Amino acid sequence: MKNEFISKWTSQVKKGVLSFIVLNALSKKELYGYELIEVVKKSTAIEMAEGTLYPLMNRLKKEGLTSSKWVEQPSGIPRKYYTLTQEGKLTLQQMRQYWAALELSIKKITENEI
Amino acid sequence: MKNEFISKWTSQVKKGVLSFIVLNALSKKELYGYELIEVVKKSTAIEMAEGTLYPLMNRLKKEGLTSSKWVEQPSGIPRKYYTLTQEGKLTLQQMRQYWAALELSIKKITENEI
DNA sequence: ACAAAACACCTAGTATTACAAGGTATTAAA
DNA sequence: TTTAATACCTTGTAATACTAGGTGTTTTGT
Repeated sequence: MKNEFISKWTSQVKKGVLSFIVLNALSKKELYGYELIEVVKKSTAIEMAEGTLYPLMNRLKKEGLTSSKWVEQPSGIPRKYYTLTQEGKLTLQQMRQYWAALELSIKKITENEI
Repeated sequence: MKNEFISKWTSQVKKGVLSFIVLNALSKKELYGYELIEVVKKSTAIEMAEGTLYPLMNRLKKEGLTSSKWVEQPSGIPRKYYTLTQEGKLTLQQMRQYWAALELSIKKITENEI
């Protein structure tokens, strides 16, 4: 199988979607980076590479949508936990509105035919 | 208003989504470029710039998902009509499957909280 | 005891694509 | 007669997912 076009396409679809997914995940509880990848993989069947996540988390923080704190572990490497800021929550609400409209649009244009 | 982050985000979300929308539109009937912009604007409330559409149509054709033909007009500039190829139809079906899964994933991760 | 896998963070470089801002040319409306 | 609408196009820029690397610790398997 493995349609070359499709795999490029799914990668493009993820642009933007991943930040939406991450913010949604963080709206439920604070998470650290590595954990986020696991959560996304398990609850959405979407693969997110580490090389995607960490730069993304830096952007979200720089934009003021999240804040982070280091948490030492009794054993092992310290974890960097992320939380939604107030601005992050507001932005997430706007994103959800846009997404709902987009879903509807695509539902409409998808119906019938092929 | 005008959240800077949101407008950048919506632009990113469109990457990939626009090709999906265009292929869906073409699955109903053949259309020419300028018409596609109108159709998308009217039926989905999604803005697509000309500078986005024409390069996109070239990519889709190069990938073998569409074919095109020039149609002279009784008056005015000739129109370039696009049609889905067989491969285009197959690819579109795969895209629809992926999209359905994505919708579900996001629905799941969106539910509750903020 | 030792190797491999899993955990947990990170960066640099590449490919892709939406968009802004331009361009050409024709026809209809003001 | 000048503006808007129709219809095609291109160039350059910004943003982001991914590949492929890197560091170091802890747990699991043999």
